[in-house]
Amino acid sequence: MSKNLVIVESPAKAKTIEGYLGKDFKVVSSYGHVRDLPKGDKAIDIANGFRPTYEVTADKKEVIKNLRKLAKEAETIYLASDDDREGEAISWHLKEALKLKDDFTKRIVFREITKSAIQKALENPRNIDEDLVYAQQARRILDRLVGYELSPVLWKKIKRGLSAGRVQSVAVRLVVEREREVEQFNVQSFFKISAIFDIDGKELKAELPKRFDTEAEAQAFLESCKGADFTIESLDKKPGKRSPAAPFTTSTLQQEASRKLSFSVAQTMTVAQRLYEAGKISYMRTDSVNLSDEAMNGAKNEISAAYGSEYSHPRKFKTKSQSAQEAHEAIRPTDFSAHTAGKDYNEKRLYELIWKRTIASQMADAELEKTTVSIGISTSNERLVATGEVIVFEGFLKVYIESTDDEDNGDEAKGMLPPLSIGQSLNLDNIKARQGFTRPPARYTEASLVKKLEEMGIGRPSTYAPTISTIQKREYVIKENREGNDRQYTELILKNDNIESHSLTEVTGAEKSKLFPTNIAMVVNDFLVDHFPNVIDYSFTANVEEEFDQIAQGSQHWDVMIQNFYGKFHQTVEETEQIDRREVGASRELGTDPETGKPVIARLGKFGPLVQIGE
DNA sequence: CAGTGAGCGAGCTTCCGCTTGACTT
Repeated sequence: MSKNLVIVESPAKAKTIEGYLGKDFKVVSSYGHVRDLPKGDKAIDIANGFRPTYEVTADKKEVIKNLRKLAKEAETIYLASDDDREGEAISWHLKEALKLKDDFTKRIVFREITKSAIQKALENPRNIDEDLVYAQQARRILDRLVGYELSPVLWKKIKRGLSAGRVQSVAVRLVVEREREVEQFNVQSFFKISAIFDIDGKELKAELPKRFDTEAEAQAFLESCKGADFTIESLDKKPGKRSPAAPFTTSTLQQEASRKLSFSVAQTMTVAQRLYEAGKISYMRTDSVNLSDEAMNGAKNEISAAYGSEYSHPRKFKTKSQSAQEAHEAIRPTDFSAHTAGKDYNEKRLYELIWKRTIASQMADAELEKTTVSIGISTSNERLVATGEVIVFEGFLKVYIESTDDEDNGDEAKGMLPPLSIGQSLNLDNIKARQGFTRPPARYTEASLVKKLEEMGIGRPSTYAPTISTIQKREYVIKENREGNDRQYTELILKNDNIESHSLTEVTGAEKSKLFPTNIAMVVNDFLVDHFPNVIDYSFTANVEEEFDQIAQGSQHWDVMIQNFYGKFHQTVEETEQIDRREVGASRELGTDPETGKPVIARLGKFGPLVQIGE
């Protein structure tokens, strides 16, 4: 019989911690939240200060039964759920559901799963922070009120089965508005000049920093270069450096796995979960970029052993996110000496990504030498510019290069320049003026939408993947590939004092695994923007988060905060009753019925699209 | 008389955040 019972949220964590503690401790898991508001409308007593009724969730009945039995046998119970708002609420719900007595119940917190951190936590127990629990309650009740009052409005006025909520509706709004930006984008053509010089058989590529708006201007520039002398006017060498990115959080892992491994966000989480359960990586739902001292040491030792100590550079990263709660470490390998881990191909690839990213974050900067060459044109005041980049010391680039969202490779890999000197006269091979086109903002991928949501402080690491699934399941958004269209462009080439014009073809607008809004998403979004601009506002979450913080600090009552929001919100919900559902959404006249002469109208009915004759 | 369709009523849909594992495809 163990004297002490420790309850954490995750079973894998429980197993690890039990290994750190002696046989006087039994460590078990609650499997996350154990109680929640029931589904019906009895969950919140709106008339009585929004008093909530909680129930043990169906899938947690068995868990609570077991925990109750273990709690009875223990002398002291340590509630060790995560050190954040939700974790505090879990501890409180456990205390209530297990009917734990204050005298035997202690609340402990730690933000890394290391022996020293756990022991320190056990030496510094505290009580449950009631204000923090109230803040969570406010969050939960607000989400329920918004979701369960808004969704039925959509059923009545648009279509059954639809949903709306603080997080998902903003996600849909982003996709809808981006699509409209793309549709309305005004494509502009321009001409970009690049020159190639022959330096003793080696190529030197230079570009004109300015672009021409018209073919005539580009043509005129090329004309002016006929017979010109090209001379190096200046050579500017500057040292530069690049620093590694921070270790992975949930959202950055999802982004990199999407770009480098083509994983969906859900797939990334499933594979990471398996690595976590196998003890290969730390917890995968986190917003923290922090590494424990123990991890930093492990990385340092591994880097020194594998690459040499000059490659080691321990660093602590700070989160840029306002909304981060940082209850865990960053996502990292548990054992840095394991360069590979995982049972199948995908696990191995994801682990390798995590290993490299974490190791790189603790490595030295890469040192570069950047050279800028300015090339004068005897017949013009314009100057061509060539740039080169030489890596003097690889540093972290030895193991990891972060990718970017830009599909446009932009400037090609800058390499080493051939030996050059000031005053040197250059031998022109050709100058090209290539027509280019401005591009609309990129449509979202699953991962870039997650990134955007995180930047706006909307959603949490545990909900990013489910949110992305929900908006697809509701058919607000579809992920798909689209084929591009052919587009003509013009290229002018000056070679041997002769200008040739070519008309060429490129593919434009091709999309791969991008998020597109459906018609229903447009209708729902416009309806919500029209009638509930406050709730669907991009800063709504940030605003209510500020109030949750005040509740957590004890400077605001949770029920007052909810009342302030709900009064006006509920009134708006009632006002929508008056709206004629035919006014909402995309009804369209198709023509007139030849028999009756009545108009034929396509519109959205309760069960989907329909066509009707007459009003 | 069989089949169609209007009209009615009952029951259902839905949120976010914390965890896995039990399901099906």
